[in-house]
Amino acid sequence: MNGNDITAESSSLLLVDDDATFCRVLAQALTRRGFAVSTAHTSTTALQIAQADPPEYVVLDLNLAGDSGLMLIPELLTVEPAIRIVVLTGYASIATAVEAIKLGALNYLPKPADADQILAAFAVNGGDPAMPINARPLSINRLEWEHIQRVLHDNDGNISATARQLNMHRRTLQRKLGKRPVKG
Amino acid sequence: MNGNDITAESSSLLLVDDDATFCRVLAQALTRRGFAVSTAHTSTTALQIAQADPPEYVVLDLNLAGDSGLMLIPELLTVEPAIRIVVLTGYASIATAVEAIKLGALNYLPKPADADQILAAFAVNGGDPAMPINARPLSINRLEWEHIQRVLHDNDGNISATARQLNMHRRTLQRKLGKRPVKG
DNA sequence: GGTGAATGCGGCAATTTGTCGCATTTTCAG
DNA sequence: CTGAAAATGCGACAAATTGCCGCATTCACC
Repeated sequence: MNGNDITAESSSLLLVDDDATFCRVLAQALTRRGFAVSTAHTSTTALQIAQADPPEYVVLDLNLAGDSGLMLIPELLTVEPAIRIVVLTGYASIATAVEAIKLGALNYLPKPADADQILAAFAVNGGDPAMPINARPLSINRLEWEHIQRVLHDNDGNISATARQLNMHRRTLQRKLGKRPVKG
Repeated sequence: MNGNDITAESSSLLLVDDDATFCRVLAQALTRRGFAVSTAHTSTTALQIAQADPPEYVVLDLNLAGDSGLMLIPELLTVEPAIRIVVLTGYASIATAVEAIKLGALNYLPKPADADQILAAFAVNGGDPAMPINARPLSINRLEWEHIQRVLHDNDGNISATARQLNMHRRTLQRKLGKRPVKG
């Protein structure tokens, strides 16, 4: 096993997710692994907790409001640069992944991810570039999803503008966004 | 003229891609935009070029044969830390995107991406008093078309295998290939 | 306040995809 | 050479998606 180089004993971990149920389940799983877990459902409470007592680790869900979740990363790091943050999201996209890492996140995981995967994400060492390249092309639907996310981000979340730019109907874009991210 | 904050005049750019055709076309497009473009089809030649005369910008394709082109990023940055690298790949994945950024890439783009998008990727928060980039994203249909062509090529024109890989129905792929005009 | 843009739907008709089936070709090992 | 497996092209029809209307809110800005 190898493990995890994280000594869980008494390590503090802040879990930020607006989904109460998901939050509770994951918190339980992490607690069982020896972490002192605190939770927050909003950016503001997360920040307050961090300021009061900076945790060693943060699991940050981006589903809060897209962009606002990302902005929490530099804010947390301002409070305490040593905080190790992994981003976890049900709407993973390359665009937000790139953003998150640039903002200082340690890693970025698409949901669903179990507690072990999350801990493994914290455990990444200084880049091991020997990481295998995923030699499988994206599915059409996945590619479309990624592209939409990127353009939407470029347009600051403006759906109408994005639809125009993508030369597709706003209604269609709305419907696509309403659906779950496609598997690929 | 308009607004790319990248002053193309006499900026040196190294394009690393093993696909000679793609490389030539993109090099031409970039040259037309005022860059002094050099190209490399392998990691070793890329490194040699960089060592001889470090470029300001690098466009790095990850589809290089053999070991992942990911490792080239730190190697290039060792030669000259000021090099601005964007990664471009037809096999985009969140995992490699995260790795690429952590290794020091400035941005990460899934293929297909046109010259304007690539330049826009260089322009991100680059400390320059930048202006909004005038890059228009590909339409959904165009993106799909490009991607299909790519994967089809990788599969030596095998429609069945391509459809499987793209997670779409063979019949649908046939029909898509049957019609030509894809506006972009 | 007023105005224009954006948003979030519902509801259809038009178009596209999914899914079968089947008759050839191609590919390839024995 | 020969048979089996895979690939291809295509028709047909149901299922799903998209284009395109409209309309009631909400938002941003002057």
